[in-house]
This record gives sequence, C-alpha cells and structure tokens, in this order.
Amino acid sequence: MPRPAYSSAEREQIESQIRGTALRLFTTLGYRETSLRAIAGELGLSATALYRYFANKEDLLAQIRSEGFDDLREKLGQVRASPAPVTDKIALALNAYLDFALSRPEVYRLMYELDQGAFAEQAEVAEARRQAFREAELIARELLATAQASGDANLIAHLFWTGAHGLAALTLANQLDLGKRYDELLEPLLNALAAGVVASLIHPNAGASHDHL
Amino acid sequence: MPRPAYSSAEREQIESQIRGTALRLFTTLGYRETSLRAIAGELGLSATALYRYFANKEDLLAQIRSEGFDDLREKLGQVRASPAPVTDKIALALNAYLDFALSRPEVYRLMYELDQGAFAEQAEVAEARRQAFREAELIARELLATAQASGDANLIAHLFWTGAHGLAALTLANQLDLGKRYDELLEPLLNALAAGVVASLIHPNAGASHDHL
DNA sequence: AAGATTTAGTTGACAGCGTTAATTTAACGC
DNA sequence: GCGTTAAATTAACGCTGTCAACTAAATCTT
Repeated sequence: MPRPAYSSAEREQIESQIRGTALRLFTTLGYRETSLRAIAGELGLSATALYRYFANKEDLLAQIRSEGFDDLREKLGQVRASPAPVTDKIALALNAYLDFALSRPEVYRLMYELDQGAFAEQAEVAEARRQAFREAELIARELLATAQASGDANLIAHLFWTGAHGLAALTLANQLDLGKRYDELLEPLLNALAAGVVASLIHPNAGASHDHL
Repeated sequence: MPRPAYSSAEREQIESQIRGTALRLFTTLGYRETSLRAIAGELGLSATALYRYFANKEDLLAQIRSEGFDDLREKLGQVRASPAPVTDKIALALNAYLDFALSRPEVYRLMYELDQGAFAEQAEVAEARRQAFREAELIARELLATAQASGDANLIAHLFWTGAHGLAALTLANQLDLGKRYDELLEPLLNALAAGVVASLIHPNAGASHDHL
C-alpha cells in the first residue's frame, strides 16, 4: 500500500490553518490584494499546494464566508436562548448583529459585499446564511406568540435583517455621516429600527401610518 | 506656441465616452474582471492612453461612482419637489431609491460595495454621496415642519438611508429569501420601513415601544 | 519654410497575479 | 528496494495595472 493520505483530522487542521492565515491577510490587505503566494508563503508552502485543499481562491473565500455566517447564527442563537424578556430580544439581536459586524469588519465585508450577483452564491454559503436568518425568524415567531398578535414572522425577520445589514454596511463603509456624534446617534438609530420592527408587527400592512400624523 | 490641448468640452466628451464604455463593461463583467485594455480596445485606443484622462483604474471607478450618486440625488430631489403630500414622500423616496438601485444594479454595487474601508473614500465621491443624502434630510425636515413635530431630521434621514440601503443591498445580493413571494413581500417591507421612519419621528428616543406591547 | 514646443497616443517592458501541467519528494506495504 | 500513492514543488502560461520611452500631430516663432 502507498503513503497514506492525511487523516480527516489532519486535513481539517491544515485547512483551518490556511483559512486562518487567509482571513488574517484578507483582513489586513483585502481579498483582492492578498495573493495565494502570500498566504502559502506564511505557511511555508508554495502557492500551488493550496490547490490540494481548495478548488481555487474563490472557494477559499466561500469557506471563510460560511464560517462567518455560522458565527453570526451562534451569536443570534444566544440572544434567542437568553432569559431576557422577548420584547427586548429584537434590540438585543440588533446589538449582537452590529457587534458581530463591527468587531470583525473584513469578515463581514467578505460575507456580503464581494462579487455577489455576478456569480451565483455558492450553495454552502447560502445554506449557512439561511440558518443565520432562521434565528431572526425564530425570535420574531416567539415575539408574535408572546404578544398573541398575528403577523408575518418572515416579514419581521426581513425587516430586521434589512435594517441590521443596512446599518452595518454603511457603518463599515464609513458612509454614515455621524462624525463625532457617532455614539449619540447609533443608539437612537438602533432603537428606532427596533421600534420599526415592532411596529410592523402590530400593523403588518400599515402604510405611512397616517393615523399618527 | 505648441499644439493646443483639447478644449474642456472635447476632453469632457472623451472622458464621458470612457466612463460609458467602462461602466458597460463593469456592468457586464464586473469591475475586477474588466481590464483597461478591454475598455481602451473598444474605443480604438491603447490601454495607456486612458492614463491621460484618469489617474488610474480606481480613479475611473470613482468618477463613475460620483455620477451614480449625482443621479440618485436627482431622483430623490424629484420626489422632494413633487406635489405629493409630505407624508407620502418617505415611501415615495424609498421607492425611488429602490428603483434606482434595482434598475442599475452594477452602478449601485460599484457605488457601495467595493474596497470600502481598505482605502479612504475619494473626496469627490464622498461629496456626491453627501449631497444625495442631503435630499433625504431635506425631506425629513419638511416632514417635521409640516407635522409640527420635534425630532432629529438627520437621524430620520439616517434611518431612511440605512433601511433603503439594506433593502437594496440584500435584494441585489439575492440574499432576501423572498422567493416567489417577492412582489407580495417587497411592498409590505417598504411600508414597514416607511412606518418605522415615521415612528422614529414621533418618538425620536423611543425604546422598543413597550407601550405597544 | 523650418525648427521649437507641447499634447496625444503608441510601443515595449515589468513585476505580479491565478492557475495548470509536469515533476520531484516522501511515506507506506510488500 | 520496489511499486504505489499522496503531498508538495518547479516551471510555465496568459493575463493584469502601470511606467518609461518614444512617435505623431498640431501650433507658434523665427
């Protein structure tokens, strides 16, 4: 018999090392500016050796993305499982989401902002993302049940997700003109978003809420 | 005296042609996959000739971005100037925003999703973006004045912008799990967002609106 | 008419990229 | 030591953005 292949444990460890180095360089230099040669060099390998573990550079990125969505799901899952009153969980989840995005900006950017649309999202990534979204949906469902209100949990989750991503993306892109008022504005923004989510629960089909004006 | 330089009109026309070709190729192939040689080739020029009109590829992108924000500003400006009741303008502006993003997806992507953070946004682009944002702020101000309510127009505009971008970005990235229910969900989503914006007007510092639960 | 001067554009080259094919090195059973 | 198989390397390909050196054209001055 021939030289044995690495055990799946060994293999997974090597893959994890590569992912780790890649992520660190992606974070430092950006995805496009990081070369396979640089990643491999840090590990004492040649660039082409990486092809034994990843189909290509894009596949390496996909694995990092999936890991990111897994982490996000876990964070949201913790909020869902927390003993906090259900009514607070939307705001808590928003905070968790923002926390995640801001504490690991390049991962978040990689998760959302690259090449999307030009190529179809890889199935593995899409699945991880769906599972993370699922957590938001479950919180919405719990909220509906507790409030004994009728409403579309999926719609609420979408509103949540939309607002959270918008806030995270613009913050990361430095496109919120908050300037020095950053801290004073971020919290009201979060609260207003949470209020909007809750409002959509009470009046799922409400228009511009002319009853308030 | 020497050979005269192109008049600024001629120059602007050439630059505009380059931008147009570049945008078309960016839209078709994506920014990274489009080479300067390809752009120049379509115009019957050599790649290096482009350097007479743009400092580099990134600068070419910046000009396209600026144009995009200019167009967005104009669209929002039309909503602001429209004879519609002020209370509808938030929803109308959201629609205009989404319209813009979805009708020119690659431009929108270029405006928001590339390299941001790694490098500082170019001043020219930042200015165009601020002016577009200004339109949202002016609508918010008008809304506040008409309703004779107190509130932070800047905060409202940020909430608007956040929601609009989140919705646009996720839609473009195909990351809204709307599936076949797309049409049924997009409108409620838009309405809920608009309601959230208005709600934040009435209670600028409201929490998770416990008075509703 | 003949430079001189300045702009516009081209040609050629460079280092670096992702990726493939061919090859070498290493680890095992016989 | 041999065959066999896996792991990793080396060499190469075509491509990229960009720079330096050059040519072509157009105008003014003499």
